[in-house]
Amino acid sequence: MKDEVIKAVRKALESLGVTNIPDIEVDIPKDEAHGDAATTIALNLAKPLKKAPKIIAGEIIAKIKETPNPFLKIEAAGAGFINFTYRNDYYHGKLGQLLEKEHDFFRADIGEGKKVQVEFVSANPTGPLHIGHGRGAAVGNALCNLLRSAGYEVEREFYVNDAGMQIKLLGLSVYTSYQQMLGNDMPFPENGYKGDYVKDISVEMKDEAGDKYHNIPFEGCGDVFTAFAYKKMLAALSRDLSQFGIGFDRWQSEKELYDKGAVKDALEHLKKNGLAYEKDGALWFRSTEFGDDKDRVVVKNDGEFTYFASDIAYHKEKLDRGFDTIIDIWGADHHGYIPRIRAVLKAFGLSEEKFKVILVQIVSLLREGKPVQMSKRSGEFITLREVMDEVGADIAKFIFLTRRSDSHLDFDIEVAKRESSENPVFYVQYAFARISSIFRQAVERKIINIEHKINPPIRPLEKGGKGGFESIHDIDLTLLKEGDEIALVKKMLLYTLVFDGAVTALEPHRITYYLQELARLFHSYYNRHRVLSDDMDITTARLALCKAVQIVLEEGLNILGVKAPERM
RNA sequence: GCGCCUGUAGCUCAGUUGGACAGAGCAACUGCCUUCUAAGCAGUAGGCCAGAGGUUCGAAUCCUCUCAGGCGCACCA
Repeated sequence: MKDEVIKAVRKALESLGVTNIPDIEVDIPKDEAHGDAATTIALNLAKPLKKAPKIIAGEIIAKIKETPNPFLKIEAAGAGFINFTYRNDYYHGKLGQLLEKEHDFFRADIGEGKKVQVEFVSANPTGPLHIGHGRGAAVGNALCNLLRSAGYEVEREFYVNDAGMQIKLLGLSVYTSYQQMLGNDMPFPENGYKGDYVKDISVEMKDEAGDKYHNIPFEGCGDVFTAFAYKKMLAALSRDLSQFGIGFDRWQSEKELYDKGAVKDALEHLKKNGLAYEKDGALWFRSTEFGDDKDRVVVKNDGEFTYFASDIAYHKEKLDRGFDTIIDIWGADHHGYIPRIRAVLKAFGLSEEKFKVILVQIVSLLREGKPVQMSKRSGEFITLREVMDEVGADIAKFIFLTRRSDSHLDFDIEVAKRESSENPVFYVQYAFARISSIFRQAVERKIINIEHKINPPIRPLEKGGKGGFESIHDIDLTLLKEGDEIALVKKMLLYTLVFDGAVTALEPHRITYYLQELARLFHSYYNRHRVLSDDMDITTARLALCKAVQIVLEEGLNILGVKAPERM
């Protein structure tokens, strides 16, 4: 919708002899009175051309009107805006294209096949996923879908912290629980993991190994317990995520980075390039060189690596694997790490703008407006699994995507469960289901002979008793003259713009809002006009319109990772 | 003390990367089911965009300061 305006304005300016034409910015006005698209080019040219904006606007308009164009109206307004209104045939033409190409109509190639790596969730495998991880998972998943639709080659990755102190502590917790179960009176470790899952794993251990490790000190069998607990936890993580509808292309183990020497190599590389130095018996990364506040220790004076050391190796690996852009999705409480990771990537030669961090804010869990306490210490927290079981994955995902990711989110479990208008998921899904229902009716009434699926073209059985349609071109879309029909088409074309914005800003929530707006227009249309009527020509045209809406709804829901149900 | 994020209707939040009179949902009130799904629709009401300066044709949006809330500032993981 913007392209035609840009083209027309550029041509006009060229034939007016304007050189150095700046970027022609086009907005979609909020107010219908300002047309379908508007440009501020006359305002922007006022200074360089030393002319009043209104005069420039007048000249541009006159020029455009001299040549064929898709506009019904072009007028100057306000301080120097130029407002464009398209003729209906423009919209009918676009609708035809949409119906012909279906989902391909929206396939953009912004990414040009560039490789993007998105790392998200990356929860420690020491406890179940909580609701905050769920939000990160929903955002990451939608973002990956978005980028893939935009023509990027996307790899989804989960980084598994299986090498540090915490995983050992998990092993020790399970070990202790196991010993206690066998009657061994042993104090639970100070910072141990106290959740029920620890007990569950120790029970599984006992089922498998019996009392084989009874009274054997942790030094003697700790590795067995740690490995066992880790395996169980990772399996649980993976299972929960896949039930949530989220899959990863790769699970990168931190331990593996150590085992194959990647950490050592990365640090060697830094040393060789003078980016690491020894001080006070420790090895430091010169991160201040790349904008960090202070240099960071990577090897402690006791010879142990810091957690940051493996992060360096990990991010170096990402670069070595040839990604053009690296996106990390973190909990907002990790924002302090951005400068140092950015420093790492810069040190290895990635330009600044190719590393992006998306911070996902805390989720506050509520029940009927009252906060649900979440405390790891007491072992009392709501897991993602519980939320899924209680409200369902689709609802949870949609709600996670109704906010900007860096904005706090209140998640009220009771409200989310309600099948009412308080719940925006249903509003959008309902629009889709309603259209499916219309198609089922149309089949029943022998208006069309296909299933109500989106993919096959509409083939009416009769048109004035002269046989059926073979293609979308046989449908007279110009019969869609109602204001709200044109408004629907306009909205559908806007999808492309919303999509582009969502991709460049890395903000999937824009799709969520768009879908609600499109659904609103459809519901309104549905209540005002009947799709199936005695007038076969109008019926067919309206069915086509409905189908287009359905395609767009499905397109958006697919990006969010939310189902488009045919019945509700 | 330093840094990051947030502050928009009673509540929860959008706001097209600086555009025209500030938007939606919920909650409140009034209507609409013999006809394609009422998980819906139509309408009413609701605002000092935290505050003060600045930048310019134009600011919720950019800059500075103030206030309020959250988070982060390890040879922890």
